[in-house]
Amino acid sequence: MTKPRVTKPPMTKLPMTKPLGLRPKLLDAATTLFRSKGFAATSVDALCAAAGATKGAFFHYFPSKDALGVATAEFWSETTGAMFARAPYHDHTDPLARVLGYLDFRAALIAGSPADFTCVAGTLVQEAFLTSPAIRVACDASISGHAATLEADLEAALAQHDVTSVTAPGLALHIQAVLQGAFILAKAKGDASIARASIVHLRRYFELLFKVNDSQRSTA
Amino acid sequence: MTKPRVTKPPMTKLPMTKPLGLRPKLLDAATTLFRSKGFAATSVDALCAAAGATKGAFFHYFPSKDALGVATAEFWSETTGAMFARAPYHDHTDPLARVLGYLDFRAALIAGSPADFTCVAGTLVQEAFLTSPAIRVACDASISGHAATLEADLEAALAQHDVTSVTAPGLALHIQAVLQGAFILAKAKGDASIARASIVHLRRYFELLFKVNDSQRSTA
DNA sequence: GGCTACATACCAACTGATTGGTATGTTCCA
DNA sequence: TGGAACATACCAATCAGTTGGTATGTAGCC
Repeated sequence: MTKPRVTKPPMTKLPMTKPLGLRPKLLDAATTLFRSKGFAATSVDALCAAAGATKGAFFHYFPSKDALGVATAEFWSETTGAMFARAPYHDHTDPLARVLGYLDFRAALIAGSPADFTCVAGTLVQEAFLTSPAIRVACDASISGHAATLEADLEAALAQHDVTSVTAPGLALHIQAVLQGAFILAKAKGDASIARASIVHLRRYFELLFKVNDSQRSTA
Repeated sequence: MTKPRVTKPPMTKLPMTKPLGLRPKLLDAATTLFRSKGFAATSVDALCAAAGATKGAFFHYFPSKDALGVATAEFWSETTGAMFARAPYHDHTDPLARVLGYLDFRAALIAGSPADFTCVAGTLVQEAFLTSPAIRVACDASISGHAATLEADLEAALAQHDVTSVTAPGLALHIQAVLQGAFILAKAKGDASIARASIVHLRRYFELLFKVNDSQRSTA
């Protein structure tokens, strides 16, 4: 209770070894279990079992289950943030091509079971938006933070194509809304293809909005 | 486990009185609590307290908590179904006007706290899509069933405007995806306006897709 | 180098409260 | 008088969280 978390894994001689300690394993397990069963239905016991840790280890790293929710949302932001930063859609020279490339990249990520491709932040916030303000804020930061990474490209594309009916931040958030909604439909139908279909609709919105000619139009 | 639900409230002489018995009160309470706290975080005890019933009453009407989840999704379909059937957007003579009227109606419904305007089926399926197949199917039926009520108008509008790039069922489901995603963003931000903003984007997609002239364009 | 002092990283066992569900009523109307 | 509609009391299991402990560091001093 005294200090929230200044803990860090023990130092080793070699600098680039895997992160020590059970904290990453607990966060990995939380990500998996929250995506498949949700926050409330995931017990600390089950989480520890999945992570190969004991309850003592859990409460050593997290003061409460709620704190794990916050940490998982932040962990999600970090891991997915690094992944999108490395993604190939940034390589396009045209800003609109980067935006459409992002949409295609998101569509390509949707495969397999909904538990494998859906968003932890979106799932978490559904359960905790009223009961845990801290989790709600962390999930908002994750979603809005990711949306913000698209704003520069959107801004450039809007300017280049003289589109004034929408704003870049608004469009960035709308993308996230469509993605989150696509995930819900995929969960309801137990089918990934319905989610990809919604992204196709979103891409068509962009093509119409930016008056894309046939050469840039989607081939899918 | 034997029979899912053949129970019905007791009959009265007068045909148009309010439905007797605690079942509707339990379903009302479930709707409210599931929307604010989620399925797993809502205990049967808390639900009974909110409905002014006892545990005996609960298990008299529902064989299990899972069965309540299914019944709540069905209850949601019935109540919202009746509400949308009465909605004024059906009065337009032009099919596209009915579709755009539906979108405006959905936007108008979004006000106050997310717990008041979000979809129970979408919330439920997030938690139960893997753990309870019965709930998942009931939620899918609710969402897909509502989407199906839009198909005729969409079909007519597509034909009238010679739009061949999309299908009516696909477009109907995409609308639901955007709505569900808008709800999640509203929960994350604790703000209804972000959800309405996404519906504005969806409406603009329709305007572009159907090449709406200025007289039909949104005034909001 | 070796000793003290303290921090980190866990673990096994436990606790009181809460969970979904049951068993056994009672009430009341047809 | 029988069954539907509840109520009361209870149960075993599970829940988040706590306790007291150990093992392994690492930092500072002399």
